[in-house]
Amino acid sequence: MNPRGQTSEKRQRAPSKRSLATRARILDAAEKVFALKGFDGATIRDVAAEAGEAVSLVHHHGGGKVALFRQTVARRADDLAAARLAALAEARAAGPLSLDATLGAFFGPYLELAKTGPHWLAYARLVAHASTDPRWREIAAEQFDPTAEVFIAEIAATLPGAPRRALAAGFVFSVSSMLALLTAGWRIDALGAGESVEGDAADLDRLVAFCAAGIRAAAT
Amino acid sequence: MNPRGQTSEKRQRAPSKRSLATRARILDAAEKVFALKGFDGATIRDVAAEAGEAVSLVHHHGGGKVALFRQTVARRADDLAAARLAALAEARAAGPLSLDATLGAFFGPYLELAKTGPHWLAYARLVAHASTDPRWREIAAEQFDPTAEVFIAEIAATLPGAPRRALAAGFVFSVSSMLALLTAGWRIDALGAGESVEGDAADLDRLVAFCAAGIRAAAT
DNA sequence: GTCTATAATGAGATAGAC
DNA sequence: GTCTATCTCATTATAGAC
Repeated sequence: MNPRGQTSEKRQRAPSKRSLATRARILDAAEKVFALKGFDGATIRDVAAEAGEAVSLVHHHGGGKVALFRQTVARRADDLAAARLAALAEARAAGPLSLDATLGAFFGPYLELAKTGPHWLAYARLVAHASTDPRWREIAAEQFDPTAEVFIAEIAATLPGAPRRALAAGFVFSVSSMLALLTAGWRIDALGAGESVEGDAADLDRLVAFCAAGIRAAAT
Repeated sequence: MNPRGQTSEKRQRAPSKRSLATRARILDAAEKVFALKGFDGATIRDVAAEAGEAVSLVHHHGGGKVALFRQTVARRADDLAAARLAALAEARAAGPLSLDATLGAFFGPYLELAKTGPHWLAYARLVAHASTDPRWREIAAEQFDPTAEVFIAEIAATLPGAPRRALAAGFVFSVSSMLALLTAGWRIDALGAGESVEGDAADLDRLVAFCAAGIRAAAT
């Protein structure tokens, strides 16, 4: 494997500005289409149409459907990991790390980025899709586990004596809850019927409260 | 819509025993294949091969790919809802309902059934798939929301004064955590590395503890 | 109800001109 | 790098004999 699916690779020439712009448009389109239809439901033709480009051009830049999917996931994963680690460093500078602050550093960047545009919401759906499909275990582990390790270690420091596996379980539950908030918000709306929607901010606070209390309880 | 996709329908003749057996084998195969590959990744041919039947026979009994999927989800949903309500009634008979007992009545039947064979684990993956895909919102809501309403009402009774939307959010987080335990157990194993696997029972206890504490925290 | 055969469509991928 | 045209294959679905 490696038709452009991996992060580092030597390139013969510096790509032109136009090429880079086309490539970015194709990746944006792929993100949108993959998020909406999943890997199997999406077609190269869908991506091409969304990007306003020729089908063969998607192949040229994407290097095949599988490689295109990998690129799409990997592209934002780096930004996301960097934002999370920066938030963690910032929280640490503000004082001793509490569990809530640690979780806030993990969730916050994602939900902040989600507000900057529809890209990140689409990406959330994409990640949820990749997380449940055994086929993408490898790429999911590769892209997300290193950051997860850092945060779990941080959580472990605030809960001395807690079994590592309990913390891992609590962390996985927390991530799935975050993805649920982003991808299944409609279900919260439906089941919370009758009560006025209070906006995303309240739901985020609830998410942090839910996960922090949950992890503490699971750790004992 | 209604090429056999809905629950009740008049049939001209009573189907033969052989027909029923074939039909059951096809639905079992469909469950397995849909769970493994998702709706779009699965093919009618995969189902036919898994069932050991002709492709056209799958069409005959399934009524097309979409209708077959709907049947597959709906078939076990009824059993699952009944098992959950029975567990709830039993818990209520044993004394006043605590939050933990209520959640246990919701999670327990699922995880008990999952131990009876691979069917229910495949079904869990199927439900996770249907839950994240906007395309299956309708069927997911139809099959699972009525039971969800009952349990949320029960939870509300144990937490008087809590905002309904907070409970709905906590419930959705809890369901996603349960599905994560069933479909992403490998990730808990990976992130909990170094520590010996302690078995499913401990993870289930952690799930209940996690969700109960989480819901309490989110409700305030 | 069950099977064989086939229709009709859409998919991923590539060749080759510009 | 980009586009047009095309290859090759797998898919859903149906027709019709038994």
